[in-house]
Amino acid sequence: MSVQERKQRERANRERLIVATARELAEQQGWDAVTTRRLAERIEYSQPVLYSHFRGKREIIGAVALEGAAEMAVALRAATAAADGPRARVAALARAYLDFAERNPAVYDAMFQLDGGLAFAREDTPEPLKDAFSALLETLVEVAGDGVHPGLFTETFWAALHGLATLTRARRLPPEHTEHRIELLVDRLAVL
Amino acid sequence: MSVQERKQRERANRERLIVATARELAEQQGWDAVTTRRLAERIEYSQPVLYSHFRGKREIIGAVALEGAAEMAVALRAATAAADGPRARVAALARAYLDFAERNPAVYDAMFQLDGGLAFAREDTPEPLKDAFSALLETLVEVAGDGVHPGLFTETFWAALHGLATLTRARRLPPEHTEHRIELLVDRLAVL
DNA sequence: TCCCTTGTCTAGCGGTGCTAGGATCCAGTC
DNA sequence: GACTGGATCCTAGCACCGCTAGACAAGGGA
Repeated sequence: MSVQERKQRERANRERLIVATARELAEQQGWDAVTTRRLAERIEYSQPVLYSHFRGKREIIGAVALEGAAEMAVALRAATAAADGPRARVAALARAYLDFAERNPAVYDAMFQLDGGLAFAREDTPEPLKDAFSALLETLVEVAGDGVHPGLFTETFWAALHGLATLTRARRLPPEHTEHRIELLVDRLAVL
Repeated sequence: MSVQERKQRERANRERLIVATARELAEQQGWDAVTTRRLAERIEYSQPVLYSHFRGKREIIGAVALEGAAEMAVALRAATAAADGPRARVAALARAYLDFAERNPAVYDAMFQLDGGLAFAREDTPEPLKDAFSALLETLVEVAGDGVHPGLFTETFWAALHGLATLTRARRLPPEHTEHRIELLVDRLAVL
């Protein structure tokens, strides 16, 4: 029995290594550089080993996305907990969100741009994704305004943040006035 | 001279054919299906011919993006021209934008998600891109509110629309309440 | 000690973007 | 009208991609 357990442990470790290495490589050189060959080389195993853990590259991206969602939820809650008053909380939330996207572009892409084979906004949505959405909702529910469905408000606010994050990083928006755009968004969208 | 002119004309025609075919193929089967081999086959030329018109696949995407930007500008102006009053104009603008994104997903991707090698928000930004932004600005300038820079307001509003468009299509947002989200965005962001 | 499962690797398939180099065609010249 | 040189296009191939079949070795259980 102990032998089996050890093997399982080692397998789980290797799986974590794969995900961590894929993430690292993606952050360093972009997801295009995350090829199965390079990834295999970095973890010092042959290519087919990857396929004994994941169905394919898509699932690896999905695993990175889940890891990122959990981290984002923590980051958002930490930021809002340190702020006083609804206005400050929403602003802190927005900044924390965009900060996360900027600091972890590859993880952010895995979560919201790439196909990681994950189901969103459904019954069978993985827990970390639901929880990240909850982290947004918890703060936004108090500024949604009367008669506005909190979930719908959260979706809309989130979409606005997502637009800022992606357009800025794709160089469609100049990076200079990000802070002003955040202020505008918070002041207009949130009912205080 | 006439022979040269005819050749130039034929060359220009072929270039248009390449762009149109790439766009068609992308809308039918997604950009992943737009390979240089398939594209070459469809235009009934060999692969290298593509490279005598464009530096590579990236430039073809860029060409599709420019074509799309011009069409979007027309669509946005047509929608706002038919609406009475600032509120109706902004709502029509938002709907027209999202409608364009939904009807032309591949073109939309070429414009705002993929790398088409185009420069945005700069001096040397191609005219169609500047003009599409102008089409947004023309309507939004009247609802930016006092003391708010119209360009900055347009960028923020655009980002919100972009977020809705991309998250909905990437199945991160359920498609049901799109109209409600638009209403919310217009009512809150625009100063009437 | 032998067997058989489990785990891993080598090698290879069909695909990708892109390009070197040779063949062909045709306008302009004698 | 024959010749020639340049423009034009294609065949073939490079290095890479995601993914997998099948050979092989290692090691626990009988």
